[in-house]
Amino acid sequence: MPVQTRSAATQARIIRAARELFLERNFADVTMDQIADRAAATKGAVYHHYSSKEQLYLEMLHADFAEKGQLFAQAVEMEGTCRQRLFRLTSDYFHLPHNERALITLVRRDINIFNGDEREKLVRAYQAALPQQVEKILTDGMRDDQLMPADPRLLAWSFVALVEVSLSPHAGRVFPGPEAKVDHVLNLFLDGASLHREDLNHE
Amino acid sequence: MPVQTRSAATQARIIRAARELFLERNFADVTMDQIADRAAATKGAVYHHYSSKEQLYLEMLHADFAEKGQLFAQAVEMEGTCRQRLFRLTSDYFHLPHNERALITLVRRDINIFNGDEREKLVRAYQAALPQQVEKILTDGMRDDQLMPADPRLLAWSFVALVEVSLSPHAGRVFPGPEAKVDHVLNLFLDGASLHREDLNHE
DNA sequence: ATTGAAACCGACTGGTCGGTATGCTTTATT
DNA sequence: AATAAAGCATACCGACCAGTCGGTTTCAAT
Repeated sequence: MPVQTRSAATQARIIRAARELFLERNFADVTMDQIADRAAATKGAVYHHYSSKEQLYLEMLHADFAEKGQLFAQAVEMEGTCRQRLFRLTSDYFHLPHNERALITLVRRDINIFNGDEREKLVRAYQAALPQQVEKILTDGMRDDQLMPADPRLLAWSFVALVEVSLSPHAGRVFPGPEAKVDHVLNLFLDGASLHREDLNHE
Repeated sequence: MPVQTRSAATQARIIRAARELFLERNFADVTMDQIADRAAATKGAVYHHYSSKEQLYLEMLHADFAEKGQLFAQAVEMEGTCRQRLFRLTSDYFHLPHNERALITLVRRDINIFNGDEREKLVRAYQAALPQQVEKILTDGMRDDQLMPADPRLLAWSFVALVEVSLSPHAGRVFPGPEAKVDHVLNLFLDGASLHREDLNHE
């Protein structure tokens, strides 16, 4: 096996191990030895590729954000109504394998480990990957009179928050599949929870 | 100063210090020495009252949940429509001082430090303090045909999630005061973000 | 075959921090 | 005044873990 691809394979194993472990536990509760073990490598190898635990964690997240950002961008670039584009984005998200889906939610949990510069970079990358993409769709929706005028950033965060609620195990029990989840989130976000007059007419 | 009140005062200082610090940083990044320092006490005093760091943290949270639960219960017991009762609950919440408001959100961040028994107890206490109270209001709302039929627990979590979004600094900048925040959350949750036909008629 | 550089290994270190041992101080009781 | 007991202070211990460092292995290039 040539050096280059061996090195790349090791890095991939390390990143994969780090993903798994940081999803299971806090940043502080994961040790570099554990990561090395699960990656079938040694601490020496890990430190050869990543200069510190922090850097490994950041690199892992940034890589994931870039990947997810590209996925979601497809929904943003799509033609259609606000609802259709949000549907596409959310649907793409819910169809990801579980651990890929959960990774992007780690920012909220672990953001306070970092200070200053790295912290801001991380937040910016996260926002570019998800909330800002939602925001773009929402801004278009307001321009085209499909949405009520409101602060688009706040609305985007609200939407993301609703999506995250649907990641809970309880939501998994309530809904038969990803499609039902997407429908629920979109209906709640766009039309609200209250029973309106026209809802009654349909019955 | 009698022993009893002196002891109680020390415990109060310790809990207050713990609140502040655990809000600022992770569980792991707060040390018992820091807590003791900020409480103007020593580690010996802290360990005299609390048998471990974990127990101190849990005790702090449980005390807070009990307190908040009582506050929110007033809104639940109130007469009125679903909207009015949610308004009252949310309004009470937003009128709390900032650090009291944020405490209840720590569960999400730090829940994964604990295992098994303590973890479940913590989750149950949190849910009893906030989501279940919301759920009660929502269940009544569905019974009285004010809300669309849906899973009440999931809907309660969704509501809480929307409230938490409104705690962000950005939301603080967008809205002039707590009342505007409450209105925004209620409108979004009950009526959704989309522009309906009857919304246009009002203009 | 030799060389050099990158990849990798694993024992070790230095610092940190939760928890403890021990003793002094304050208050309540008799 | 004596005694007990709770409150509190200080020094210390031991486990744990991020990061280091001298080495060995792998592999491409000459």
